[in-house]
Amino acid sequence: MTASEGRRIQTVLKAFEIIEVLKELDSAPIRELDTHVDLSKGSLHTHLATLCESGFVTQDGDEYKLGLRFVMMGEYVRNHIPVYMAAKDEIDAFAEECGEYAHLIVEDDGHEIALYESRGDQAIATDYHIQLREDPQLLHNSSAGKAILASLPEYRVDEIIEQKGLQASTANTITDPDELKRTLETVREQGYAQNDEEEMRGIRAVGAPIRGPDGGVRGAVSVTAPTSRLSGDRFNEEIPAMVTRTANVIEINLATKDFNDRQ
Amino acid sequence: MTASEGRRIQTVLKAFEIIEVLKELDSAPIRELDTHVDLSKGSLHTHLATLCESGFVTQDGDEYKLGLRFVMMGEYVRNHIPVYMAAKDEIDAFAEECGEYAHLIVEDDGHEIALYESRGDQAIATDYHIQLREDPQLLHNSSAGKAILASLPEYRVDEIIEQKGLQASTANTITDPDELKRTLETVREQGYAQNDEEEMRGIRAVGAPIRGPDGGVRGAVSVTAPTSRLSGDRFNEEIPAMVTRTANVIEINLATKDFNDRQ
DNA sequence: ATGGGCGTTTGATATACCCAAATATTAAAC
DNA sequence: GTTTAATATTTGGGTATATCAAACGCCCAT
Repeated sequence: MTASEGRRIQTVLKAFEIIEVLKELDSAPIRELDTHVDLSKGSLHTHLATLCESGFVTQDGDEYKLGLRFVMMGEYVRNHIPVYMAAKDEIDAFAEECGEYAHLIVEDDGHEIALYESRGDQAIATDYHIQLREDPQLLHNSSAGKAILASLPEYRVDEIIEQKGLQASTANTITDPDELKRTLETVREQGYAQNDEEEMRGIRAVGAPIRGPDGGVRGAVSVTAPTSRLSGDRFNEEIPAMVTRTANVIEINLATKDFNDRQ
Repeated sequence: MTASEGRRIQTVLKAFEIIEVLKELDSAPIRELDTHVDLSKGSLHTHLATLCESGFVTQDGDEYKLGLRFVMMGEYVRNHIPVYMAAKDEIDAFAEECGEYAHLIVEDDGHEIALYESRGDQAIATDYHIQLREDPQLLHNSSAGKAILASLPEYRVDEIIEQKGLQASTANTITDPDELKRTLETVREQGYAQNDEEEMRGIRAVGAPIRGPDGGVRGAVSVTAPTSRLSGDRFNEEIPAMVTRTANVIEINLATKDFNDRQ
């Protein structure tokens, strides 16, 4: 299962490497890319011409940067994920109801990916939210991630722990496999997961899993807010009830939409 | 300027061709891709292994489909476009105020691309909106597109007309270059553009250009609604005033944020 | 004017992509 | 449980082509 065997297309990997470098640098002329990629200036130019023609890169003067094609492709991919279509409106309603950030999270290769985000009127934008949307994070230190892990078969959890590790983000992060598994057991009993400043200091969260008609987990909903606004009954009763209710509504949407899609 | 000269990396183009086919088919096993791409089954397999390893494609049983990496990349690209960051919240507020769909549109190679969309509570989802987000449309038959065209130097307008043509979408679509140019003149005088069922029957829209600190156009805001809800004074006075006001606020954000970004 | 820096083009060569065939794997049929 | 068919995956060898290095041309600064 660990994709590592077999051949790869070197040239395509090179192209993706250029894309990755362009992502790191935001924007760069050829002479700068030349110092980051092991390719001659001439070859780089041919690569960039190819990427530009395909719309994945755009040229602005002599600066190259990632193109809008990625936005379109991303939108396309997202619109074809059933759980996104089923969850979008509910997440909006939920964020408005509780006034905080609400997220739709899905798992991909042991990482968590923010598929959608809605901001309640009390929520304040932080770099944390941007980072969440742009880079895959690990599952063990977020409420949504733990909600997903708790719904995955045990062998998958072991696989993920072994492959990705349990890196600490704050002093509260769970880094011991056994402790994590005990926590996941609690999550299964409660039906929701909490994150008490385990990913970022001063930030708490509550998340609940979204299951498909077949019982398999499709993602998770979560609310994120400063600890000052997420404590006491609100952290332990009120918000957990709202999160699980929202997750349940999404599950119903998913079941009925699933039915419709088969036409 | 018409990128066509010079060499291209054939192998990378092949990889993008596979991605495009995967987009058309939604999801397909190798045997099906084999009938759509001029490549042997074996080579296809190596290509797909490469794409999977990079996260742009995921394998689900023996079906391949586009991967979540596109979502992350799209989000990244979008978050690094100044006009998006300057407009997002304003579009949300605007959609809520008028109750209809509000869009942020930018131009890319003569096409219009929906960078952001916000839905007011009266707005009803249609396939039109999904299509708008997933596929680049032409500029001449939408309000935002005409607002952008009206703000572009004339030689660019001529270029775009020549390259892309003025394809008719409905009976109301402007297909005559001279008529289009007269309309653009009106748009410049008014400061906003209207779309009277020119893109889709039963749908009207109003759009206004967003200009950067240097005077160049960075995109456009638009509202889209059924003709029944967009007529009379609302179509000719009320909404145009709101759209241009929103565009102006975004322009101010853009100017100040631009200043901040330079640190 | 002139020089240097940098993007772009070009020709030759070796790399690695591609095809075809062989092997492994899966699923179904009897 | 065995056989068969259909498909995925691997492998080796020929050849297209991605790569490099060098030359060209452009723009700006001095």
